Amino acid sequence: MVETRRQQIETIASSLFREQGYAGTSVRDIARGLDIQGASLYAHVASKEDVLWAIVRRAAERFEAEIEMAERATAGAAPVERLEAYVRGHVGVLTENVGQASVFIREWRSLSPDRRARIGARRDAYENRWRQLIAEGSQAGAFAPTDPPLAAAYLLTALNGIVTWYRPDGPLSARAIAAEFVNLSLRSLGAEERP
Amino acid sequence: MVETRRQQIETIASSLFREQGYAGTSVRDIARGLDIQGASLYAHVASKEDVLWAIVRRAAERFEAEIEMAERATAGAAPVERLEAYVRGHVGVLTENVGQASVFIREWRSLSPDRRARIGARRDAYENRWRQLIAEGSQAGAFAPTDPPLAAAYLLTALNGIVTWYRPDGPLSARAIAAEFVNLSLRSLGAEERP
DNA sequence: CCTACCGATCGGTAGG
DNA sequence: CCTACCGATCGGTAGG
Repeated sequence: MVETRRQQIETIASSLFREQGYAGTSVRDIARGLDIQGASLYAHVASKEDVLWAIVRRAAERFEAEIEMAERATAGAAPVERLEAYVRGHVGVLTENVGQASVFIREWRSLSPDRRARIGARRDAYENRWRQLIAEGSQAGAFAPTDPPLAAAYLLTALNGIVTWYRPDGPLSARAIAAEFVNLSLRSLGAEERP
Repeated sequence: MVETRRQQIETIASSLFREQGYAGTSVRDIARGLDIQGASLYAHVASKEDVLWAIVRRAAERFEAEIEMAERATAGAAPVERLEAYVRGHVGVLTENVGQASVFIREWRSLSPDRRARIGARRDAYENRWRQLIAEGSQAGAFAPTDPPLAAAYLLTALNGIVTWYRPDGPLSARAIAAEFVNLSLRSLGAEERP
């Protein structure tokens, strides 16, 4: 697959931001990864923050698309199955593009106030869907009684931790990780093991 | 309690590093919090990194002391009780000094290579104790069968997530958070609810 | 703890 | 995409 220059920039910036943070990465660091001069980067992007913004937006879109798919695929199903779909989708987004996902999770605070607010609202909406599902499952008796906001925070950060250690060429496949994390997630909510 | 100037520096730096990251915080930012000139900070510290190093070391000591206490308090007890002590200790360190704990968890990568390696070894040793306990509990049948390294990573990042949203003056007390997170943790490992 | 200052690097622009 | 350059800020030092 041919990557446009713009895509290359975002890919390299993602991994640099993941490793060194946004503030710890200079425009020249990014340019070096493309074998061009620092100032030449501005032929392709308007600012350093625009690169961060593009990465964060793309990641947000992927999380949202994935949870929409999970919703549609398990509409009317039992809470346990719906949660499994949520977890698989979330872990899938995490592992398919760790750099991008990691930046979304950890570096969105570096955005300008208005952009930070906009992405914050989308993050809240996403997390609310998890709270909602947990609340429903809890009320239906499929999950143990729990505080939905707290349980959602617990669950999502547990999953998000994957970005701190996951490597695509590591010993554990994304499938194996997803399988184990589905079990851990279901148990966390007191759901019975799947058959 | 009277804080020495040095302690004030670490306290202010902790909260700034937590909010803006180490790279995103300047020496002048820290000095401003003390109402002194940027250069005057160097009457108290050798370098910016020394401040980070001091914070990280102190946090590491607290986590280590707390798990030692948990070990002693529950020596010979059932895995469920031991895990509960681990979780309470960990959450206690997190909430008692969120700034310091947050910097320990999220900013240790900004240390120089040798210091990063040293703190990395201590983090590994700490995580190993969790793995060990999970493995023992799993073998004894007190916990559901699981991959101890993966389960430990899941659990610890779930707990660590607390530093991203906890505020001492927030609506949830540290006690209440600890209680709920103990439940979530025990359930995550498939332990039966405590009576 | 201050003033005065240092070289290096930062994000970014002008003009090709 | 390059060269040449900008003002601002960075971590840090000298000398009081």
